[in-house]
Amino acid sequence: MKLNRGTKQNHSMKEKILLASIDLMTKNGINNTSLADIAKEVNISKGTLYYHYSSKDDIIFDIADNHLNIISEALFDCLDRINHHFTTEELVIIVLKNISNIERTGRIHMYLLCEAIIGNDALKERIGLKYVEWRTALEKQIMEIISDKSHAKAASFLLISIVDGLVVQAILKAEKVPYGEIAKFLIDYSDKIKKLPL
Amino acid sequence: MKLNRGTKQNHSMKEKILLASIDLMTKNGINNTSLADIAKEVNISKGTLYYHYSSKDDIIFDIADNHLNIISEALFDCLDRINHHFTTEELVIIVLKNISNIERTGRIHMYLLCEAIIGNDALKERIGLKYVEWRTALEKQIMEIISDKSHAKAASFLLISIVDGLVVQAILKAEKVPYGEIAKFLIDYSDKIKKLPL
Amino acid sequence: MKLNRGTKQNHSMKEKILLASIDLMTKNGINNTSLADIAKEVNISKGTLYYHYSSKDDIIFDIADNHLNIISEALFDCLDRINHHFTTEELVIIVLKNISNIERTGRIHMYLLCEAIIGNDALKERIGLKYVEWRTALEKQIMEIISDKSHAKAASFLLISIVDGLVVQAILKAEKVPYGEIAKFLIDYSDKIKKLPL
Amino acid sequence: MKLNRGTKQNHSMKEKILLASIDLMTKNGINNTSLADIAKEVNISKGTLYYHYSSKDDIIFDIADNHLNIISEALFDCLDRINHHFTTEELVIIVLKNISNIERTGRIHMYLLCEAIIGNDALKERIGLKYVEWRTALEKQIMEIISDKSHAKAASFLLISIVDGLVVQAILKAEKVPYGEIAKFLIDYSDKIKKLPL
DNA sequence: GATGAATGAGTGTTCATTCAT
DNA sequence: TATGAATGAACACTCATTCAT
Repeated sequence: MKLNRGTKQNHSMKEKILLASIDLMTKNGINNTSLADIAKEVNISKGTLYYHYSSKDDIIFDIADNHLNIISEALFDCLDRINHHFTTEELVIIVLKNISNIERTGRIHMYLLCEAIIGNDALKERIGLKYVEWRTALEKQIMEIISDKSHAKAASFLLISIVDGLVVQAILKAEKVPYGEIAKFLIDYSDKIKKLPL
Repeated sequence: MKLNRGTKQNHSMKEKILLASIDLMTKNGINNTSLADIAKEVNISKGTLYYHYSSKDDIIFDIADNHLNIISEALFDCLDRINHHFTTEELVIIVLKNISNIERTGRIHMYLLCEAIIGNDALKERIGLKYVEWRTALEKQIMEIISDKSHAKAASFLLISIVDGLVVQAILKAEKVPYGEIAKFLIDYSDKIKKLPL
Repeated sequence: MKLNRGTKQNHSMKEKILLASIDLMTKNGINNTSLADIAKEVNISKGTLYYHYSSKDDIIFDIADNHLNIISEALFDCLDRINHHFTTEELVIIVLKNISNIERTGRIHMYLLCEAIIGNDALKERIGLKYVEWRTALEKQIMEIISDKSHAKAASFLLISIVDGLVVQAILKAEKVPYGEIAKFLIDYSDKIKKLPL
Repeated sequence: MKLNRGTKQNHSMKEKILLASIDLMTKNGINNTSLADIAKEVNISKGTLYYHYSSKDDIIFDIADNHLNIISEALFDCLDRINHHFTTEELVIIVLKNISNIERTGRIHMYLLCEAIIGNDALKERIGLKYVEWRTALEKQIMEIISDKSHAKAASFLLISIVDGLVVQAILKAEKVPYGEIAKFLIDYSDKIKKLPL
């Protein structure tokens, strides 16, 4: 009982730190979030923070883990639905729903990518593995839909790219991204392509 | 002649600083490149660096300018060729040629994006404007190729996204990006789409 | 008891820093005292200094606080004595006693004034408020001594001015300030003025 | 002729620099005015500035010279008038006229005092000498008015102090300095004192 | 578990001064 | 005369990390 509570409290404290970190880093970027900021947000001392996380990289890695899992879950959930009751309308809805919080998720995604690129090799590998996992899953799915199997790989690369690229444009906020039109375009042509004679 | 050389030398110092900055920041990221690093690379004092650039942001902005112009030029050059003597083979060659140095260009591109996102609003606006410019040019070009004009805008957004997204995957180096297959896929389907009855 | 000592030690470090800062700034001026100087004097790192004081302005403000309170205390103490057992001889003694360390106190006073004037508005306001407080107290006291009440305000302004002005001349050390004669002059005439028929 | 013009131009350039320096330092303080600021204000290069003044201290010294002479002139002018046609009304007018620009003059006066105190010994001596000169002149004048000659010295110290002290209070702007009342007070009592039997 | 105190290397930036041309 | 370029020491400030208690 006591252990349990102890464990729960630890979890809850580590969770608190994690959530605060995600919050601050999403807002201000990884580099612009100091451990002091995080400690203050959680109302603990920096010492305590170090008791739960042994370094800043540790926190970043945990954030990445959390983030990548969320994306994974969303993706596999999405693929699952396509498998069972695929309708173009549903797809549009799902995509739009996910895109609604793209700014929040997208920002941390970009920060993590940059962090990984700069020199955090462990993070880079972690993210890279996830990308491969996602693309492979997509390829498998596309294989079942598309008639020209030889194009499945290329298509999967393209799909991943499109999502990443749209995130960039969404964050830049230079012009409103027409998610609706884009979804329609994708659906339209994927339909046509499916029916194409090879 | 002498004056010219004098002028050239001045230019050359600012250029030296710019080139060194691009070099270091491409390698290590913007945040991980200190002005001391740059000064040392160019073999000048930090004071001299500040004589030519009044702040780190100034340097970053100049790098961005340089970078964005290079991309612009490449894009408009590409669109020009498509206009005049379009063949699918040529397109593939052009794309592959550009992609060959995608890692170098792409890295600085990502760093600039992150820098802009974190809080460098002047940079964000500058990049945003360029994105709009590029997308608009692409849309115009697509309009002339595609039969269903209503899809031109969505297609332009997608094209930009694809490039950005492929950059990410190229940099991550998790798996070899099959540029060849991707190009073939794009060409194939753009051909088919063009011939599609509406 | 232990807690007390712990608290005392914390206090003691901040106090050490404060005292060293007062010392150095009194000697060399505020602008010519760097945080590195202070840290070195206290034998701590600059980081530690920043742990206790969040900025140089913070230190300056604390010094000002300390200084203004010392002056306030001296002034009110002085006025108190006048109230209860006023003799001209006592006044002279008190004044001379206070003036004995005028150089030390006066220097930091001038530096703080300059700092305030240059642009430290928070400090300027703080000092300004103290001046009003002092002058008002003086005015009230003068009101009880002087026969022509309408002159109390002017007299209070003059008294404050005299002290500040004498500080300047004491610091300049151009010629020995004849405190004795000045005190006698003031006492003499204040006596005569008190007895004047209106 | 040529030399004359040449000399005139030099003078004019040095004067320009001096005026700009006074202007900037009065506004922002001596320490907060860089040579770059001054050069920019005069529209010359820092190199040219160094051609006319061999150091920042040189400029400061020149400013002090200028400032001290202005005060001297005003003081001796004032004493002259008192000598020849002394009326209390005139005195009030003269004082008030001088006090009207006390803020401008007073600021640079305080900055110079601080600069001198901090460690610019040449400046300190220069200012000190002027103070002695002023006080001596005042003492001589007071000697002719006051009946108790033994108080003349003390009175001269007090008068100088009052002016300096009022400047401080004027600059602090904590409360409006009642120059009118102060002048009236001084005149009133100086009249009474003059008539006092010894 | 938790904390306050301490650290030291590093950051971008300023500035009086020098000097060849 | 005048200047642009260069310098280097100094500056206030940040921050991830350590550790005794």
